[in-house]
Amino acid sequence: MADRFDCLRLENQLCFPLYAASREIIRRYKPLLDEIELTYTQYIAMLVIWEHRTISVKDMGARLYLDSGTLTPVLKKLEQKGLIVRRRDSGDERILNITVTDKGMALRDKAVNVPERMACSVKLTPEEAVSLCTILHKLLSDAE
Amino acid sequence: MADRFDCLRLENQLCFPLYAASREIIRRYKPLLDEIELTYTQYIAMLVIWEHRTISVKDMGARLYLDSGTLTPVLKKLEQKGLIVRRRDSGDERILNITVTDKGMALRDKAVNVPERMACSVKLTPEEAVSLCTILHKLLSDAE
DNA sequence: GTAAATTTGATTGAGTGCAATTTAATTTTG
DNA sequence: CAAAATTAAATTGCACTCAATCAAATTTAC
Repeated sequence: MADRFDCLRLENQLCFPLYAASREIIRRYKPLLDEIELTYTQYIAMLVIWEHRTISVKDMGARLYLDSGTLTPVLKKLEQKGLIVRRRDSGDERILNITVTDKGMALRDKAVNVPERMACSVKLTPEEAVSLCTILHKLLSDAE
Repeated sequence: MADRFDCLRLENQLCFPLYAASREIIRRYKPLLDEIELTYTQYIAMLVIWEHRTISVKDMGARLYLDSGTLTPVLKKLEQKGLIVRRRDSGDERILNITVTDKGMALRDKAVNVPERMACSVKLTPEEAVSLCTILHKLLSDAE
Protein backbone atom coordinates (compact mmCIF):
# COMPACT_ATOMS: atom_id res chain seq x y z
CA MET A 1 0.00 0.00 0.00
CA ALA A 2 2.73 2.41 1.00
CA ASP A 3 4.57 3.70 -1.99
CA ARG A 4 7.91 5.43 -1.99
CA PHE A 5 6.30 8.79 -2.66
CA ASP A 6 4.14 8.78 0.48
CA CYS A 7 6.71 10.99 2.15
CA LEU A 8 5.86 13.68 -0.44
CA ARG A 9 2.18 13.81 0.47
CA LEU A 10 1.20 17.18 1.89
CA GLU A 11 -0.38 15.61 4.96
CA ASN A 12 2.87 13.84 5.84
CA GLN A 13 4.87 17.06 6.02
CA LEU A 14 5.65 18.69 9.33
CA CYS A 15 6.71 21.90 7.65
CA PHE A 16 3.36 22.59 6.07
CA PRO A 17 1.07 22.86 9.10
CA LEU A 18 3.76 24.98 10.72
CA TYR A 19 3.84 27.34 7.77
CA ALA A 20 0.05 27.39 7.39
CA ALA A 21 -0.56 27.89 11.11
CA SER A 22 1.91 30.74 11.24
CA ARG A 23 0.08 32.56 8.45
CA GLU A 24 -3.28 31.74 10.04
CA ILE A 25 -2.24 33.35 13.33
CA ILE A 26 -0.95 36.45 11.56
CA ARG A 27 -4.27 36.66 9.73
CA ARG A 28 -6.10 36.60 13.06
CA TYR A 29 -3.93 39.39 14.40
CA LYS A 30 -4.72 41.61 11.45
CA PRO A 31 -8.09 43.05 12.55
CA LEU A 32 -6.69 43.77 16.03
CA LEU A 33 -3.52 45.34 14.69
CA ASP A 34 -5.46 47.37 12.15
CA GLU A 35 -7.03 49.19 15.09
CA ILE A 36 -3.62 50.43 16.21
CA GLU A 37 -2.37 50.77 12.63
CA LEU A 38 0.51 48.31 12.86
CA THR A 39 1.37 45.41 10.58
CA TYR A 40 2.36 42.16 12.24
CA THR A 41 6.06 42.76 11.63
CA GLN A 42 5.80 46.30 12.97
CA TYR A 43 4.01 44.86 16.03
CA ILE A 44 6.69 42.35 16.96
CA ALA A 45 9.33 45.01 16.32
CA MET A 46 7.49 47.32 18.75
CA LEU A 47 7.30 44.49 21.34
CA VAL A 48 11.10 44.38 21.40
CA ILE A 49 11.44 48.15 21.43
CA TRP A 50 8.88 48.56 24.24
CA GLU A 51 10.85 46.07 26.32
CA HIS A 52 14.24 47.69 25.83
CA ARG A 53 13.38 51.37 25.29
CA THR A 54 16.66 51.60 23.36
CA ILE A 55 18.17 48.78 21.31
CA SER A 56 20.45 48.48 18.29
CA VAL A 57 19.24 47.18 14.94
CA LYS A 58 21.65 44.28 15.25
CA ASP A 59 20.27 43.21 18.62
CA MET A 60 16.71 43.53 17.32
CA GLY A 61 17.63 41.30 14.41
CA ALA A 62 19.03 38.70 16.78
CA ARG A 63 15.90 38.66 18.92
CA LEU A 64 13.50 38.56 15.97
CA TYR A 65 15.64 36.36 13.67
CA LEU A 66 15.33 39.05 11.00
CA ASP A 67 18.11 40.63 8.97
CA SER A 68 18.70 44.28 8.19
CA GLY A 69 17.14 43.94 4.74
CA THR A 70 13.84 43.27 6.49
CA LEU A 71 14.27 45.51 9.51
CA THR A 72 15.53 48.67 7.84
CA PRO A 73 12.31 49.47 5.92
CA VAL A 74 10.13 48.45 8.90
CA LEU A 75 12.06 50.74 11.23
CA LYS A 76 11.97 53.62 8.76
CA LYS A 77 8.21 53.22 8.61
CA LEU A 78 7.94 53.24 12.42
CA GLU A 79 10.08 56.37 12.49
CA GLN A 80 7.80 58.01 9.92
CA LYS A 81 4.86 57.27 12.20
CA GLY A 82 6.74 59.01 15.01
CA LEU A 83 6.84 55.90 17.22
CA ILE A 84 10.63 55.61 17.35
CA VAL A 85 13.78 57.56 16.54
CA ARG A 86 16.82 56.13 14.74
CA ARG A 87 20.17 57.55 15.86
CA ARG A 88 23.78 56.48 15.33
CA ASP A 89 25.60 55.45 18.47
CA SER A 90 27.95 58.21 19.63
CA GLY A 91 30.64 55.70 20.61
CA ASP A 92 30.49 53.49 17.51
CA GLU A 93 29.01 55.06 14.41
CA ARG A 94 28.41 51.67 12.80
CA ILE A 95 25.65 51.03 15.33
CA LEU A 96 22.15 52.40 14.80
CA ASN A 97 20.17 52.75 18.02
CA ILE A 98 16.40 52.61 18.02
CA THR A 99 14.64 54.50 20.82
CA VAL A 100 10.93 54.59 21.51
CA THR A 101 9.28 58.04 21.60
CA ASP A 102 6.53 59.24 23.94
CA LYS A 103 4.07 58.61 21.16
CA GLY A 104 5.46 55.10 20.83
CA MET A 105 5.04 54.51 24.56
CA ALA A 106 1.50 55.84 24.40
CA LEU A 107 0.69 53.24 21.77
CA ARG A 108 1.62 50.53 24.24
CA ASP A 109 -1.45 51.38 26.30
CA LYS A 110 -3.62 50.65 23.30
CA ALA A 111 -1.68 47.51 22.39
CA VAL A 112 -2.01 45.94 25.82
CA ASN A 113 -5.38 44.38 25.04
CA VAL A 114 -4.18 42.72 21.84
CA PRO A 115 -2.61 39.63 23.49
CA GLU A 116 -5.64 38.87 25.63
CA ARG A 117 -8.01 39.26 22.70
CA MET A 118 -5.78 36.96 20.65
CA ALA A 119 -5.72 34.38 23.44
CA CYS A 120 -9.50 34.12 23.13
CA SER A 121 -9.18 33.45 19.42
CA VAL A 122 -6.76 30.55 19.87
CA LYS A 123 -8.65 27.50 21.05
CA LEU A 124 -5.86 25.54 22.69
CA THR A 125 -5.85 24.16 26.22
CA PRO A 126 -3.19 25.68 28.50
CA GLU A 127 -1.32 22.34 28.32
CA GLU A 128 -1.35 22.41 24.53
CA ALA A 129 -0.16 26.00 24.45
CA VAL A 130 2.73 25.22 26.80
CA SER A 131 3.62 22.08 24.88
CA LEU A 132 3.51 23.95 21.56
CA CYS A 133 5.68 26.74 22.92
CA THR A 134 8.23 24.30 24.34
CA ILE A 135 8.55 22.32 21.12
CA LEU A 136 8.83 25.45 18.98
CA HIS A 137 11.57 26.84 21.18
CA LYS A 138 13.40 23.56 20.89
CA LEU A 139 13.14 23.85 17.10
CA LEU A 140 14.46 27.39 17.28
CA SER A 141 17.20 26.69 19.79
CA ASP A 142 19.29 24.59 17.44
CA ALA A 143 18.82 27.23 14.82
CA GLU A 144 22.11 28.96 14.19
CA MET B 1 6.64 41.98 40.12
CA ALA B 2 4.21 41.33 37.28
CA ASP B 3 3.27 44.51 35.51
CA ARG B 4 0.37 44.95 33.19
CA PHE B 5 2.66 45.01 30.16
CA ASP B 6 4.11 41.55 30.77
CA CYS B 7 1.71 40.18 28.18
CA LEU B 8 3.53 42.29 25.60
CA ARG B 9 6.92 40.73 26.24
CA LEU B 10 8.21 38.86 23.20
CA GLU B 11 8.86 35.70 25.22
CA ASN B 12 5.24 35.61 26.37
CA GLN B 13 3.85 35.50 22.85
CA LEU B 14 2.78 32.24 21.31
CA CYS B 15 2.62 33.79 17.87
CA PHE B 16 6.27 34.67 17.73
CA PRO B 17 7.96 31.27 18.09
CA LEU B 18 5.41 29.95 15.61
CA TYR B 19 6.32 32.64 13.10
CA ALA B 20 10.06 32.34 13.74
CA ALA B 21 10.03 28.53 13.61
CA SER B 22 8.13 28.55 10.35
CA ARG B 23 10.73 30.78 8.73
CA GLU B 24 13.54 28.73 10.28
CA ILE B 25 12.20 25.51 8.74
CA ILE B 26 11.84 27.17 5.33
CA ARG B 27 15.44 28.36 5.65
CA ARG B 28 16.56 24.78 6.28
CA TYR B 29 14.73 23.57 3.20
CA LYS B 30 16.47 26.09 1.00
CA PRO B 31 19.75 24.27 0.33
CA LEU B 32 17.86 21.05 -0.43
CA LEU B 33 15.34 22.79 -2.67
CA ASP B 34 18.08 24.73 -4.44
CA GLU B 35 19.35 21.40 -5.74
CA ILE B 36 16.07 20.79 -7.56
CA GLU B 37 15.61 24.49 -8.33
CA LEU B 38 12.35 25.01 -6.47
CA THR B 39 11.44 27.67 -3.94
CA TYR B 40 9.57 26.55 -0.85
CA THR B 41 6.23 27.77 -2.19
CA GLN B 42 6.85 26.06 -5.53
CA TYR B 43 7.72 22.89 -3.59
CA ILE B 44 4.49 22.71 -1.60
CA ALA B 45 2.56 23.55 -4.78
CA MET B 46 4.27 20.62 -6.52
CA LEU B 47 3.45 18.33 -3.57
CA VAL B 48 -0.25 18.96 -4.20
CA ILE B 49 0.11 18.64 -7.96
CA TRP B 50 2.10 15.38 -7.70
CA GLU B 51 -0.64 13.94 -5.53
CA HIS B 52 -3.53 14.89 -7.81
CA ARG B 53 -1.95 14.91 -11.28
CA THR B 54 -4.67 17.39 -12.28
CA ILE B 55 -6.23 19.92 -9.91
CA SER B 56 -7.89 23.33 -10.23
CA VAL B 57 -6.32 26.51 -8.91
CA LYS B 58 -9.23 26.89 -6.52
CA ASP B 59 -8.74 23.43 -5.00
CA MET B 60 -5.01 24.04 -4.69
CA GLY B 61 -5.75 27.28 -2.86
CA ALA B 62 -8.03 25.45 -0.45
CA ARG B 63 -5.42 22.80 0.33
CA LEU B 64 -2.56 25.26 0.73
CA TYR B 65 -4.54 28.11 2.33
CA LEU B 66 -3.27 30.40 -0.44
CA ASP B 67 -5.30 32.69 -2.68
CA SER B 68 -5.02 33.27 -6.40
CA GLY B 69 -2.93 36.40 -5.89
CA THR B 70 -0.20 34.17 -4.50
CA LEU B 71 -0.76 31.07 -6.61
CA THR B 72 -1.05 32.67 -10.05
CA PRO B 73 2.58 33.87 -10.25
CA VAL B 74 3.87 30.64 -8.68
CA LEU B 75 1.98 28.50 -11.20
CA LYS B 76 3.10 30.66 -14.12
CA LYS B 77 6.67 30.13 -12.99
CA LEU B 78 6.18 26.36 -12.76
CA GLU B 79 4.69 26.39 -16.25
CA GLN B 80 7.71 28.36 -17.52
CA LYS B 81 9.95 25.64 -16.11
CA GLY B 82 7.89 23.08 -18.02
CA LEU B 83 6.79 21.21 -14.88
CA ILE B 84 3.05 21.80 -15.35
CA VAL B 85 0.54 22.99 -17.93
CA ARG B 86 -2.30 25.43 -17.22
CA ARG B 87 -5.48 24.80 -19.20
CA ARG B 88 -9.04 26.09 -18.87
CA ASP B 89 -11.60 23.45 -18.02
CA SER B 90 -13.59 22.49 -21.10
CA GLY B 91 -16.80 22.19 -19.13
CA ASP B 92 -16.46 25.39 -17.10
CA GLU B 93 -14.15 28.00 -18.55
CA ARG B 94 -13.89 29.84 -15.24
CA ILE B 95 -11.80 26.99 -13.90
CA LEU B 96 -8.09 26.71 -14.60
CA ASN B 97 -6.77 23.16 -14.37
CA ILE B 98 -3.18 22.48 -13.50
CA THR B 99 -1.71 19.24 -14.86
CA VAL B 100 1.75 17.88 -14.19
CA THR B 101 3.95 17.17 -17.23
CA ASP B 102 6.36 14.26 -17.73
CA LYS B 103 9.17 16.60 -16.78
CA GLY B 104 7.23 17.48 -13.63
CA MET B 105 6.79 13.81 -12.76
CA ALA B 106 10.48 13.20 -13.38
CA LEU B 107 11.32 15.87 -10.83
CA ARG B 108 9.44 13.88 -8.20
CA ASP B 109 12.15 11.23 -8.32
CA LYS B 110 14.71 13.83 -7.36
CA ALA B 111 12.45 15.37 -4.71
CA VAL B 112 11.80 12.12 -2.89
CA ASN B 113 14.92 12.40 -0.75
CA VAL B 114 14.10 15.91 0.45
CA PRO B 115 11.70 14.90 3.28
CA GLU B 116 14.07 12.34 4.76
CA ARG B 117 17.00 14.75 4.64
CA MET B 118 14.83 17.39 6.33
CA ALA B 119 13.77 14.92 9.03
CA CYS B 120 17.44 14.58 9.99
CA SER B 121 17.74 18.32 10.32
CA VAL B 122 14.84 18.62 12.75
CA LYS B 123 15.92 17.45 16.15
CA LEU B 124 12.58 16.51 17.66
CA THR B 125 11.66 13.18 19.24
CA PRO B 126 8.91 11.27 17.39
CA GLU B 127 6.56 12.10 20.28
CA GLU B 128 7.32 15.79 19.99
CA ALA B 129 6.81 15.73 16.24
CA VAL B 130 3.43 14.02 16.60
CA SER B 131 2.38 16.36 19.38
CA LEU B 132 3.44 19.41 17.37
CA CYS B 133 1.58 18.16 14.31
CA THR B 134 -1.58 17.47 16.32
CA ILE B 135 -1.62 20.88 17.98
CA LEU B 136 -0.93 22.71 14.73
CA HIS B 137 -3.76 20.90 12.98
CA LYS B 138 -6.04 21.84 15.83
CA LEU B 139 -5.01 25.46 15.37
CA LEU B 140 -5.72 25.19 11.67
CA SER B 141 -8.97 23.28 12.00
CA ASP B 142 -10.90 26.10 13.59
CA ALA B 143 -9.56 28.37 10.92
CA GLU B 144 -12.50 29.11 8.68
C1' DG C 1 50.44 53.88 12.29
C1' DT C 2 48.50 51.86 8.41
C1' DA C 3 46.77 48.04 5.57
C1' DA C 4 43.62 44.13 6.06
C1' DA C 5 39.80 42.08 8.19
C1' DT C 6 35.59 42.58 10.52
C1' DT C 7 31.32 44.65 11.84
C1' DT C 8 27.10 47.17 10.98
C1' DG C 9 23.51 48.86 8.18
C1' DA C 10 21.66 50.09 3.63
C1' DT C 11 20.40 48.78 -0.93
C1' DT C 12 18.72 45.87 -4.58
C1' DG C 13 16.25 42.20 -6.75
C1' DA C 14 13.44 37.99 -6.72
C1' DG C 15 9.68 35.78 -4.56
C1' DT C 16 6.00 35.56 -1.82
C1' DG C 17 1.26 36.86 0.94
C1' DC C 18 -2.90 39.08 0.88
C1' DA C 19 -6.68 42.62 0.28
C1' DA C 20 -9.23 44.81 -3.18
C1' DT C 21 -10.63 45.32 -7.77
C1' DT C 22 -11.54 43.63 -12.37
C1' DT C 23 -12.86 40.41 -15.97
C1' DA C 24 -15.01 36.54 -17.82
C1' DA C 25 -18.06 32.70 -17.40
C1' DT C 26 -21.83 30.40 -15.34
C1' DT C 27 -25.89 29.90 -12.56
C1' DT C 28 -30.00 31.63 -10.59
C1' DT C 29 -34.36 34.19 -10.89
C1' DG C 30 -38.19 36.57 -12.25
C1' DC D 1 -34.70 33.81 -21.97
C1' DA D 2 -32.55 38.04 -20.13
C1' DA D 3 -31.01 40.54 -16.00
C1' DA D 4 -28.85 39.80 -11.56
C1' DA D 5 -26.04 37.26 -8.64
C1' DT D 6 -22.31 34.24 -8.06
C1' DT D 7 -17.96 32.08 -8.99
C1' DA D 8 -13.01 31.57 -10.59
C1' DA D 9 -8.83 33.70 -11.84
C1' DA D 10 -6.04 37.52 -12.91
C1' DT D 11 -4.35 41.92 -11.77
C1' DT D 12 -2.72 45.58 -8.82
C1' DG D 13 -0.63 47.57 -4.90
C1' DC D 14 1.49 47.31 -0.48
C1' DA D 15 4.33 44.97 2.81
C1' DC D 16 7.35 41.79 3.95
C1' DT D 17 11.61 38.14 3.71
C1' DC D 18 15.94 37.05 2.44
C1' DA D 19 20.24 36.52 -0.36
C1' DA D 20 23.74 39.12 -2.23
C1' DT D 21 26.23 43.16 -2.63
C1' DC D 22 27.89 47.61 -1.16
C1' DA D 23 29.63 51.35 1.82
C1' DA D 24 31.25 53.22 5.99
C1' DA D 25 33.31 52.80 10.46
C1' DT D 26 36.09 50.32 13.59
C1' DT D 27 39.41 46.67 15.06
C1' DT D 28 43.33 43.93 14.39
C1' DA D 29 47.76 42.75 13.19
C1' DC D 30 51.88 43.62 11.41
